[in-house]
Amino acid sequence: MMELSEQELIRRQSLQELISMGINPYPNEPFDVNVKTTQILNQYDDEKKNFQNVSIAGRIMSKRIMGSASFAELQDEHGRIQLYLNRDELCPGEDKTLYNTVFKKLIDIGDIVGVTGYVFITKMGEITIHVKTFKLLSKCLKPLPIVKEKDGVLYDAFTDPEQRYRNRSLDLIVNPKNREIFKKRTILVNTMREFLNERGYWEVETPILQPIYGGAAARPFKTHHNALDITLYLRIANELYLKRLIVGGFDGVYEFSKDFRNEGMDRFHNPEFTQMELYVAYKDYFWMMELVEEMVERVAIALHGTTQVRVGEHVIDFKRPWKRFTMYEAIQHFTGVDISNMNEEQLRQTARSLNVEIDETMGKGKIIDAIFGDLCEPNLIQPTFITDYPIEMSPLAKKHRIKEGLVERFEAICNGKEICNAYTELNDPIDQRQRFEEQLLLARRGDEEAMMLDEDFLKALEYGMPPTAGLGIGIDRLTMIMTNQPSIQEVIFFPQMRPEKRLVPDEPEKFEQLGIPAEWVSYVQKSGYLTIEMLKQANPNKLHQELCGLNKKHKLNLINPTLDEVKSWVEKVSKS
RNA sequence: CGGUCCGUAGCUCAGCUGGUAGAGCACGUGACUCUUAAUCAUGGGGUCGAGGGUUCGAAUCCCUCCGGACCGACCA
Repeated sequence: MMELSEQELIRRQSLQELISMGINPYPNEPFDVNVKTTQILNQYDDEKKNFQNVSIAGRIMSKRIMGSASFAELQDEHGRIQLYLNRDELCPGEDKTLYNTVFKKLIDIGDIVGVTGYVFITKMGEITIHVKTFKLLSKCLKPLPIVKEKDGVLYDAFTDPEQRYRNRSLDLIVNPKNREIFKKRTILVNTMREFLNERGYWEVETPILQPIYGGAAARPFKTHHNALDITLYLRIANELYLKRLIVGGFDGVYEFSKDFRNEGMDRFHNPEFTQMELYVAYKDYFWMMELVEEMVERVAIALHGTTQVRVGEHVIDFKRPWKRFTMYEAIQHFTGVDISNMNEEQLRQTARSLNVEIDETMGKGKIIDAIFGDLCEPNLIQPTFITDYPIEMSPLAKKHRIKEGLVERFEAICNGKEICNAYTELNDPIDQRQRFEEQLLLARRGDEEAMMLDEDFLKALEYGMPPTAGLGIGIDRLTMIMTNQPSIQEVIFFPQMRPEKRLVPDEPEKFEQLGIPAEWVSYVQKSGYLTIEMLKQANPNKLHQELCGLNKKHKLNLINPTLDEVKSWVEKVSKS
């Protein structure tokens, strides 16, 4: 049990007082809510005198007490509304306890209450609920950070990212705007799902635990299944399973999936993240580009009512059609160099002359990708399709129908970052086997991200997969763009964090066994020796002085332990 | 993994070239029947992230560690 702060102790006392008054701080019965804050704020009409019988619940976010009248603010999911409470109206008889004691003293900021009353407008012009009854629905035992606002400026805002991510509930309470980001994320997903369902594609589920991971170039998380005694991996993509379903006769399947990659974390990467993968039979990547444009445009409209979205300092317009470049065209456009007919050595020289960092292990494909990634991608702000990638980087994509050495692949780049990746899928099982074997060679050369050969997947392809277009779209990154957030942690409720190191104090009994008087134990711990293990290293002189100091400072009126007694505690713990 | 910066009360932060830990909000007590960052009076609250070093004396200077932010490297 962590030591409670003064304010937490006071709240627990209030809790006890409420209970002793016969008020259940955590009642079971439902509370009927017949209106939301925003409905009142948007629709109240002082002439019509509507909302004269409201019942509403939420969290108390501020209190302004003026003797026998008070104002408070109630926050529900949608917004905040002011409450007005009047002592003599709330307590018409002699007994003013409900107002004087329960509301003024025992209801704290953060408590969840239900109120009934009628709506009016104060002299200052604010729409307010005149409270006739109120009921405590849940007591809040921790003090909330108090965020104040005037003229749109926040004061004392709770903004520290670490605390906000580690304590997301609190973040969402005191920064209600952050709830809107996550609501937008849900709307984004719902919009995509509706779009895909309308077209008759099937939402399916495929394994997260996979004996062979594949479908992307990444390092996996590894785990173990006890009953089967085998290694399993958390999926890095679901491509290979969804394609098996296309082989099985589904013409269109998609999955919103959590994928896992055991790699670095930064503002664009979380170890677990969400992708939507879609596979449609009898289509190719040109067709898929049109689907992506249409779907993302629709998401933008669903979220903003327009195709134009402000992202950082840019306004990004998702209106169809998007610009298209082949990768070679993009490189020529941004560097002025035509690399389309270069061999590996020429590419290497080009990269050096453009100041792109490359190393000797890089093949043709990786060099081209490095040039593109360094010099083109960051400049692509408006949504742009980049097509026709080098074959070396795309072992699951079909060879280009015309251009040698390329595959039919595109990525959509937006705000300098990839938002999706798609191919005309490779359905030739002989070619696919060769590509896997090339990956095995890379793996042997030390490429930790090279793909594993998946015999079961190849077997499925050998039964015949129809020509298929496939798409993977990063939901987190799309949400970042659509909600104008600079960091992935802002669009994931509970981003991965390094666990907080927390020392668990030992039980008081353990200290008492050393001969430490019970009344002194908490002060020994307060002096910094939370566990008896820590006491082993203690300097008895220092501890003795600290304890006597605490006794004096807090006027504890305890009998100071002698120095010899303190020494004996430390000796005893050292022997144990 | 490298560079820069940060960690002080429940929250937001100040604390200079080392010298008795500060403010606002929040909290306690009192006043106040239309306030709204309510106001007025008054009071309590701190292992100054952890450990070590220098010093008569460290929140402050030095070292190590922990946690975090930003930038870069690596990575889809």
